[in-house]
Amino acid sequence: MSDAPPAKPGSENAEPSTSREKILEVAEALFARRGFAGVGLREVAEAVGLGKSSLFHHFRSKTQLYVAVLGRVLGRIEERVAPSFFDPGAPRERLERCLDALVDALAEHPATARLLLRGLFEDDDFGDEAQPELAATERTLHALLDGMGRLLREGIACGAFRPVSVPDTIQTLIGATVYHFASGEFGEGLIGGPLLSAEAVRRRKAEIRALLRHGLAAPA
Amino acid sequence: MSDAPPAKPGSENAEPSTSREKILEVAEALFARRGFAGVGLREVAEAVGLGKSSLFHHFRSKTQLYVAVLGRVLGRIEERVAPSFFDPGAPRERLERCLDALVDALAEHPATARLLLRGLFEDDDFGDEAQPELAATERTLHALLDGMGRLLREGIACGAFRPVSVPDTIQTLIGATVYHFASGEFGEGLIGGPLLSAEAVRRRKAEIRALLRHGLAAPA
DNA sequence: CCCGTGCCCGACCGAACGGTCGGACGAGCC
DNA sequence: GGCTCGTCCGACCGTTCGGTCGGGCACGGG
Repeated sequence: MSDAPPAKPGSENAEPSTSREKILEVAEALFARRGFAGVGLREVAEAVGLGKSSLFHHFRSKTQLYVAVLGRVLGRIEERVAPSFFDPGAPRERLERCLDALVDALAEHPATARLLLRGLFEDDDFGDEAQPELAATERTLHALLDGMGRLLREGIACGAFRPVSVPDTIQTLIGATVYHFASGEFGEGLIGGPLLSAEAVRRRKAEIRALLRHGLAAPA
Repeated sequence: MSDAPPAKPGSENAEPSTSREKILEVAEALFARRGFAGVGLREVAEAVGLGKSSLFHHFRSKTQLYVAVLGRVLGRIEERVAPSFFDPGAPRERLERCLDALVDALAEHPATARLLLRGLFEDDDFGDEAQPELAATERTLHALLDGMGRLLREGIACGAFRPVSVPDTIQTLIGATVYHFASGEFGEGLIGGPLLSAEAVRRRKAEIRALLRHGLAAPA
């Protein structure tokens, strides 16, 4: 019963070595596809190659496993996006860099966007069980939203952006990024190809850039 | 075992009269909140005020109930949105009308957007059980998407819109509408108030209009 | 009057659920 | 050899799952 990553030194996760990481990897894919209630621990264990009981050695309960997966996903996103909040440069440039980073993070793993979307709009109340872990995840989320909001307000203040409603714009941007990469088979049928190919990712970045330049920029 | 609405004459659904409609109403709300796997039939029956077995008199199985709910929701949306496809007027005007209608349809019931979003990005494979009903729903969906796509292409052809990627733009618009109204507590926390209030709906319409006028319109 | 029909119910089924428990097995340390 | 400790497992628990079954009850037509 460790429930906290064992320091994990310099090693990047080229492939999951420890059982704990393998469980997280598998659970991430499954939860993304079918949601918290739609995944059985039996299935997770089988996919990892362990007995079901062994899962409880690494995670106290199913909900603990879920919040661990959620936290890991959000952590990966913050790791990529947050740096661009404090970069030098004009607000528009920084906002573009930050959204590019977000898209990269979402495109990295196919499960990321779906999991994040589920975490956003689904409210399965985990009755005060995983309080601290969930609180940490929410703090990370708010840090990301605050950073984006600050960037937008700054751009408006210095005249680079139109005086739009900041929360509404953030919602639109989330829709254009998170929803898009979460749309799965439907999205692939719509654009007529894989969502995560290098070309499709490039196209989405261009789309978002255009959205910013034409839809957000103040008229010259 | 009817499984098809009993004609339902002129009566509008001011309140659900028949048991079947009550079941659909309740199931819609529950499925929207917790997803297909997260809702038990026992819970549905209890909320309706019936025994669990009685549900099976009106619907052959849980998945049949789910696709019925999905079809009803999508039907309501098409009912509102489709007319504006064939309206007279310039493409931009018609697109704005059609998106307004979509927003109205999503704002009408709190569950609509969530259910639709789930239907879009969730792929719980209902193993060839509810084939015909699901196919009809997908046909409705494609009709809506085609109508929107035609409107966009038309606008581009006549020079009203920039030569954007039509599928990508549709994805962005879905994100700006369906995702926004599905975002629930998170969205309310972000914009700092209820999502479905008349004022919030008006604001969202304005946001989308601005998105079109600034982000999509061809430069004069 | 009786019988068919629509609607509903309680009791029940096998399967799957999340979770517990006692112990097996190997690596390291004395 | 004996010891602990981390990891893993099979068997098992109570509960809930979707779904079935037989029958009860009201009603309308012969």
